[in-house]
Amino acid sequence: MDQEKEDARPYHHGDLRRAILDAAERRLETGGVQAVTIRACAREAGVSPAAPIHHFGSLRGLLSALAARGFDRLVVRLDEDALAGRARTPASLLVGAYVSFSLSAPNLFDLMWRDDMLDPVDDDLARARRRALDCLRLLSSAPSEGRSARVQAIRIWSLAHGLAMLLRHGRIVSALGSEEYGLETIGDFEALARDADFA
Amino acid sequence: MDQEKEDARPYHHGDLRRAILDAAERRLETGGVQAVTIRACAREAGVSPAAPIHHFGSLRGLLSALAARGFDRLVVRLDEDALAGRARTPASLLVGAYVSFSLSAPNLFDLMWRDDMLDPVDDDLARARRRALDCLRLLSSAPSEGRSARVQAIRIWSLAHGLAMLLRHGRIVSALGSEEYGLETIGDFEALARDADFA
DNA sequence: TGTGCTATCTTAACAGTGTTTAGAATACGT
DNA sequence: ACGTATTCTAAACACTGTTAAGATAGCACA
Repeated sequence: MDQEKEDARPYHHGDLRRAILDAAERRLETGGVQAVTIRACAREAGVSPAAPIHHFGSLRGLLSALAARGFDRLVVRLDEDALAGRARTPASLLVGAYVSFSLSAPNLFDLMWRDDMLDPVDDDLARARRRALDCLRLLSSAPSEGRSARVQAIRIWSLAHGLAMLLRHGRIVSALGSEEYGLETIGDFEALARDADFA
Repeated sequence: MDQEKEDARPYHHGDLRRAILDAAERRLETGGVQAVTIRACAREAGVSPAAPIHHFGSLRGLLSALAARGFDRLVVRLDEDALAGRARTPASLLVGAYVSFSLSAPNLFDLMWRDDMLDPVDDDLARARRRALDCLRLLSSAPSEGRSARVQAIRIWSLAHGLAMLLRHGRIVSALGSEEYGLETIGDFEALARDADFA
């Protein structure tokens, strides 16, 4: 009750950029990307419809900032899993973290790859994305006997990306007709990644 | 010059559904999914803004019909490649056809997986999607020694899906810093699929 | 041939969107 | 204390999807 409807709201918000970004993320996770509109976020923050534009330039800018946040969080997740020693091989760590991230913040994960909604020349987004992709490359191109590191990296990343996408959209349960396939079966991720690592 | 601006256009279009769908696909491939709007398609077909709604119910319905067309085409592509004997193993055929489809109709491929824009209870879409996924399952769960067909199918499909997505959005060239990685290097797809098939 | 009936399309309107413009209110450095 | 720059408001414009009411044409059936 301290940012929604306080009477005598000051003319200057204080930290509007953060407030808009938080409102946008809340709306993203509950209502999908369609629900994050400039006007709705402005309403939620108690400002006029044109106020957010001053901070983000456009809706594209707002979504790009959101996506950058997503890439930052993915890096955090990868680091955490690595420090916790949560996987046997770099590849299985990548797949596990990737998939668990996509399931814990599904709409944000989607947005991160929706190029048509993002600003291709947003510096913050480009920086965050590059950091994350460097991290992925490091994990996926771990030494593997008798195979080009490039092909190896492509295979691991593709496997992680496809698995995350298909799981997140429920394609695997519905298409393969298997029983549930949630986060608890992380042993299977290990198996998938280990196989990919082995080849 | 026979459907855009003929003077004395008849009150009834003749085959408006098809005309709208074609206009929508044209706009999808050239301008992305953002460019396919009911009003724009109606303009292109020379009818009033409300006319398409009678055939598709809503924009969701139009996009769903478009996505259904996409799944149908994917099946055709898979069949063609299979009949032409264009790959050594079922898995490499799946990966090759999947990737080449995603690169030949990138925006349509994207739309097929944009659940938030599609009607979850559209019968035609559900039917087309099921046919395509049955086809994928058949190819991806080919016999493989000492491994569950289910895990095998998940691995192949994930690899194909992720590779198609990452290539289609230019992530692999930009992230892995390798030289170009276009359709002509289909030999590498074979290698990727063969490895996955082997495990 | 004529007569309903139904499908198809138009016109007009409504609510909601992103974005721009001009200007008001506040903060802040000097 | 003053002037400037930042931040926000208010109003408007051009879009969008969608609906309601009505006009038009095709079609089955007499």
